[in-house]
Amino acid sequence: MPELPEVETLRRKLDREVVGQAIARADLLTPSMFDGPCPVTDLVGATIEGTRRRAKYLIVDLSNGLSLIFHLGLAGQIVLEKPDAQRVVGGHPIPRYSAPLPHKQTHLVLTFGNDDVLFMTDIRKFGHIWLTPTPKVYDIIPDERRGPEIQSAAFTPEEFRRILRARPRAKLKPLLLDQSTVAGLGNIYVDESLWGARLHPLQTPGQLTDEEIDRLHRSIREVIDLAVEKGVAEIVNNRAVEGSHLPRVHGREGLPCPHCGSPIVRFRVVGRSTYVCEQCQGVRE
DNA sequence: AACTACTCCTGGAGGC
DNA sequence: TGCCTCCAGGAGTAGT
Repeated sequence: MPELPEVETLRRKLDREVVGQAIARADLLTPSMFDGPCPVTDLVGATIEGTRRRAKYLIVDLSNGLSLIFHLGLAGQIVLEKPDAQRVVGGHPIPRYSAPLPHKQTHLVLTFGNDDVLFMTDIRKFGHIWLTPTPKVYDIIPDERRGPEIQSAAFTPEEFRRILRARPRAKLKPLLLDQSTVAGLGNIYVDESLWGARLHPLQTPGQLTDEEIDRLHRSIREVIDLAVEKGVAEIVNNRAVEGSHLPRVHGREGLPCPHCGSPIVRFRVVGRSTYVCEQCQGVRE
């Protein structure tokens, strides 16, 4: 599932390819995946000036004063195909990045002046695409519903403590999945962060010392930095890929904890599969 | 404040 | 091989 690291690594790869390119053609194959307020035809003729990311949203700023926004949902994927058939890929790995395109799950196709073609696909259609005037990007992504960016200077231990202390009785897992706490975490990286901080998903901020909250803050930063710089978590069919450096607990039920060797346990929290090492993180309920 | 339930969607896995 | 059922979950909203 594309979380912050998946979207950010995709953005960086894409940025190198598309900035400065003009959109020669835009084909919306699945109208239900798109909301304006501007029509898709407004893309044609615009040049890409830059890319940004906020939380799990990928923002593409255009020369005509508009911005194209992608949210990849659970299974969104972007493939940029070059004329020599080389592909720059990111997002959900299914269908295989090598699949012929477009296919029936392809929803938007952008053809550039240099004959590169960008395909946005999503087998579950939980993702979405918007085209809006650049000053109105945050009407689509309301800032007051997003917490701080994890890799920004605003994400300090003090700020994180303040946010958590305001929600003393919320369980850590749903709290961290809430985008208004911290922007960009999803099910996988929440499990990884809690494991790294040796905290249990059902603990609450009210039960934590300042030192423990700082430990969680540090762990979130480390996990996200590691994923963005050294490679994102690899999961196929809900299992961690053998030998991958991430995830370390998510999708590893029954396998030894990398820290202590005890078997990783899976249970449900707010309907989400949750993985813990009970030796390192404790047992609740 | 904190929680649950519900909605969107469909490929893939497992049972028989 | 094939039919059926369940599971995966980001984010928004509504209801308790």
